[in-house]
Amino acid sequence: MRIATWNINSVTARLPRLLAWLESSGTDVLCVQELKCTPAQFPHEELRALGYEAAVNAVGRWNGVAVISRAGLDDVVTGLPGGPVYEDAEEPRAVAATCGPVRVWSVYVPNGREVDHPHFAYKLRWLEALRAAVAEDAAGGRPFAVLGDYNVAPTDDDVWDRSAFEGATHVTPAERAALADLREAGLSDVVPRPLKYDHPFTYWDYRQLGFPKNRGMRIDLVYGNAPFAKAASDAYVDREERKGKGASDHAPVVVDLDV
DNA sequence: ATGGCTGGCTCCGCCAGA
Repeated sequence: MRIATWNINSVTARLPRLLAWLESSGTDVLCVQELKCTPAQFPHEELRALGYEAAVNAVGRWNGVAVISRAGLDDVVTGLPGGPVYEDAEEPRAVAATCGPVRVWSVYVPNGREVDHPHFAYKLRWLEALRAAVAEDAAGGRPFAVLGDYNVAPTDDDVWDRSAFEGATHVTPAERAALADLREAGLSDVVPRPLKYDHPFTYWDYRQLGFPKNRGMRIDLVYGNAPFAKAASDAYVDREERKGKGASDHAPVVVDLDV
């Protein structure tokens, strides 16, 4: 089974690439983030034509996540149980589904903006709620993973230049401690191999030639429980998908599972 | 070929992304 996560930065703008990539990659289960669409705008019909169904959590302009599967779609949970609100809104940042032998969450962790911004405290509360929500599945015997855009670089090797991130979000001890809490709950970082260069970056800013200069970050993560990690036979970043006109600023992370 | 932001929305600038 081939499973992947990809921040597509608008499902509407990315639809041709999304459909083409699903077909060319042979992905069975794809967790997507940043749909930027209303429920009515989600392309269920186009996906169904390729044999996929989708569990969607979206409300409009910002955020939005989905699990797209051709391996089954059961026991859907929409939204993060016990998750915090931001400015009185429950943002669409999580959706879960069981796809055949595997259960997955597709998550879009809040960005945080600045370390002294209310959004940063919201980010930490969100990650704590995520840990609580997935603890039971993380400790269970069924292959389980939380895939998505975590907006945290787990180590200094996961950014192109640590000195460029002084005082910035995504690299702070508090954010990394939240990831450590997830690992404590029974999940491990299924680190992909890069298809080029030394670091398996998953995101490159659109600005200032970020991609050609490989000024990237590894912030799209696959955190799997022990049965999931054991079943993983390969994992890689499909950086080819970051190339060309109409690319997302994130590349897909792909995991092959023997299940 | 991988090229100096992009997408969506309320409207022709602004916010958010990280």
